[in-house]
Amino acid sequence: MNVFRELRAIVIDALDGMGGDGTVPPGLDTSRVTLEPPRDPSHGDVATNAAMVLAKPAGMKPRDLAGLLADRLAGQGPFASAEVAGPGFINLRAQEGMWREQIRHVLRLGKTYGDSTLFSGRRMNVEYVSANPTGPLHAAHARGAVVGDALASLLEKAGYEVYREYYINDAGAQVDTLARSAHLRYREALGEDIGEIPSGLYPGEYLKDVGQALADRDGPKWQGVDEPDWLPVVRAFTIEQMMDGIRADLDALDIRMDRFSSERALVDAGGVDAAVQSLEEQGHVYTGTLEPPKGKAPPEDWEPRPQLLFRATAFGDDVDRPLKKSDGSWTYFSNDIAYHHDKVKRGFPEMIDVWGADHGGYVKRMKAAVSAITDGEGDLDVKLCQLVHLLDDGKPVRMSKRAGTFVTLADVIDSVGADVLRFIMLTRRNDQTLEFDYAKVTEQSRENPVFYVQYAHARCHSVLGHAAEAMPGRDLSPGALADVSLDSLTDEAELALVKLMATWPRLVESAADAHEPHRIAFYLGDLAAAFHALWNKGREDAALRFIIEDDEERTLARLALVSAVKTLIAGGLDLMGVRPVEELRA
RNA sequence: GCACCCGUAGCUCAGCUGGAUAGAGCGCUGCCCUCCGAAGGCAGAGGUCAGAGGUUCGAAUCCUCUCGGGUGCGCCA
Repeated sequence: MNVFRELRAIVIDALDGMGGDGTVPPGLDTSRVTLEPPRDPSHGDVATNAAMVLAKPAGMKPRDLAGLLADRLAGQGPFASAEVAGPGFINLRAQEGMWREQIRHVLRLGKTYGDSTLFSGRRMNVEYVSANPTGPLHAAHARGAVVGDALASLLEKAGYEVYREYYINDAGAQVDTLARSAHLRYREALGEDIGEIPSGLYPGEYLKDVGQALADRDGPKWQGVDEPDWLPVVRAFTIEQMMDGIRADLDALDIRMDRFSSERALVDAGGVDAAVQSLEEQGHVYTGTLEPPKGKAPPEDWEPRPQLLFRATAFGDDVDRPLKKSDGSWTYFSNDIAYHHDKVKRGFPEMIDVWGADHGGYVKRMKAAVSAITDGEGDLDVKLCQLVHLLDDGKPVRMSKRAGTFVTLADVIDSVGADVLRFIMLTRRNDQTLEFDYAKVTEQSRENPVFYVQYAHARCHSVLGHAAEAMPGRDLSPGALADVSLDSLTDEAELALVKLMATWPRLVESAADAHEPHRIAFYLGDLAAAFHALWNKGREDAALRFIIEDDEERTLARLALVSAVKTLIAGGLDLMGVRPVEELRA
């Protein structure tokens, strides 16, 4: 239900008709013809670039072609008028009734309004968070978590079958370090004096609980035995504990993964050998020696040595990348290739990874690898999330991992709530740094986008509540309001609001196509602004108030509008994973 | 040295994948509460879209170069 697509189809039909009767050459390529709402409302409801795009292939001047097309469109179907403007735009005005009908769609469809089939039949694997299982999630993880989750929901709304996935890096040296750190806390729990935590180990207090839990479960079993004997057990136990905590943190953000993929399990199952072998079979692997990196920070202990390399340069990367370390073991990159290979094998040639900006240097090689293992069929998009600066009333919140004073995700949720956190994380494009100010995000003012949108929703709720008192016994449910007469909605501000609501399905599709969930937040801000403006018009001109005594028809029409706004805001917030509020605390 | 991201109003940021006179908030100036929540709204001032070329009917948007800021750069994950 995307009106713009329907209107475009009418324009294309008209062009086909012109091709059929010889007005223009037949068989013109209309794929570049667009139809969109113009920036300036005085230019009509929608405008098409058809004449400008087709002038050259048709061998005509843009304005001449526009004139012919406009004549054919004016008064046809939903179009009330068509005018040629500027270099060859055709500005179209649709019957008001067509716009008003959108209200009924919103009211009848509820949160499914805007659902699209644009990507139906396609599957998308979205991998996000994927924080290392060495501690609780901290504030910096929130952004990737929210962006990934909202993106996944957005893609679902646009028709994709979406699979949400978390990659557990449980195979590297750092989880061994984690295990040693936990073992120390375990001995501490058993009464040993462990003194200072040696540098290189994780000092976090949270490991005390893990040590205690291990002591409770196994007693002194792992005390005084050699490391090779306890390490695998303690490691597995600790990772499980960490993941339990991470799952709880995600749960608090209302994030539910379809799958947690273990790197170690993949490696143990021979996934790396399989992936590298498939690369080898296609001739993308060779043994060679890399040049040392140039510039100001060359590794001190650099010495050239032959390694097993992936020919990444054949797929757009800058240099070929090592698959094996000098000791013959796989690099992290190899494991990651295996993981993406595994995703493809599981039926996901289309993938999105949400990473932190510090992994930016890794994007090209991963895309190159995906391109290689899928023979160009697969597609990986990487969304890099820039840093979040935590502030409190303008003052930076200092954090240090070493001192263990980092702010956990749970802390942030405790102080501002999951809804505020989720909304704010979507108020910037992912590749823009974001300032998160505790004081400002909970402030009740125009400056705070969460409040502003929620306020609009609460106002809608309030109006409907007042109406229910004024019209006892009347059914004012969305379903009932969807059937009232809407002819009395003729004010410019009312129609502007309706037209904005009509662009929602279009926004969902373009945001999904661009993989940009932040556009939802901005759209809701615009929608809220249009509603607040209409509200205030009613303050200045009583005839524009929503509830008009002695004019039931007009009142019901406006209540339908208000109810539709409320429904759409709630639906948009739902897509972002934010709960709408019906009242704001004073 | 190389790669990636960013550069838009005094400040913080949008800009619908190439459209018409580039938008919003804050700040500044002037207005709007006997009335559904003024926790809002309206109007005004404010721009060489970092700079220079190029592509075409048309560029903040695409390409090249330059300048500025950020993030990374074999055997870490």
